Amino acid sequence: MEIDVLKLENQLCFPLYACSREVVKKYKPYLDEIGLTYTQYIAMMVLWEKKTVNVKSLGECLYLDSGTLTPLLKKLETIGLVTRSRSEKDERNLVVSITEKGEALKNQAKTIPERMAACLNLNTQEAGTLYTLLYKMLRTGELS
Amino acid sequence: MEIDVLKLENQLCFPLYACSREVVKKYKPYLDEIGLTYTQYIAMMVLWEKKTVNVKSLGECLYLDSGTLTPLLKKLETIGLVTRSRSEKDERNLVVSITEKGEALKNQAKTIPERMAACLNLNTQEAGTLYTLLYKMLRTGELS
DNA sequence: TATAATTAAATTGTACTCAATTTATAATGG
DNA sequence: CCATTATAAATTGAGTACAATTTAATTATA
Repeated sequence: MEIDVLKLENQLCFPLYACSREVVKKYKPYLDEIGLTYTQYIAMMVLWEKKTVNVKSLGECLYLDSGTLTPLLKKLETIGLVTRSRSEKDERNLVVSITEKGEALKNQAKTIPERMAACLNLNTQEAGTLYTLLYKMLRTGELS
Repeated sequence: MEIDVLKLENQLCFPLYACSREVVKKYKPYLDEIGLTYTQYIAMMVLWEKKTVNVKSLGECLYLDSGTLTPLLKKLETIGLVTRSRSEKDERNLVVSITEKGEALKNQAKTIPERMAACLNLNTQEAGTLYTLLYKMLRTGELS
């Protein structure tokens, strides 16, 4: 009796894919409070940390390309959270910088991680194991 | 010196989200061989197993709703892998059934899981741990 | 130094993803 | 039986994702 390698429950990728979407969905009520989508939120995280970043670097941080980031950053600019301008040193680079309003949003966002963690129902050790395994996959992915 | 809870590297959700997309991207060359997208592929997995399923059940299996599944199933019907028809017992239900061509595709797909696993660079034990943790998150998600 | 090659964003087109609404059908209670 | 309620898909609209191409600017090289 051979196991069916094409059964959904025998896949590792599927719970990864489903879990990722379910967790992003869980963020929605919290992110609605500050008017961001999940992708906009993680882009803001990079900007809260770095203040200024070009599209390429941001894409490397988030594993996203300009096709996703260009419209997203235009939206964040419209909302007033970032500014977008070409680098003077190299006009090919678009420099994204956080505004005061963008900085201020961090205060409203700071309770989100804790409230989200409370939803996940993994203990600290399990969360740590998951974190380590996911980053191992991500990093080895970069090699191939 | 307090840790910054809004730093990208301190999030658990982010590697989950990034990893999921990276793994789906890794499938692409294999799925191109059989002409499916990743979402179409996991929908076909359910059909390879169940032969027939309505949209609601399929959505529960895949954690997707009709907004995603309706156009996807129409596409699979166009390709000739499934048929779509209303249930005679309850016209609200749309019954999706696999065709012979859909069944035949399973033979071409059966080498994919093994080739994918070789890309992931997790050993059996790590993969098992990851699988267990992800399903734990998915299941507890259903409670809340 | 022209030209070729490279690089960074933007654009284009296809396909999800999901919240919210609409439409059609079925079940239920008065 | 009829109005209400519930359920299942489909539709709509906003926002990703990403491959592939295009545009513009820079760098490398013949």
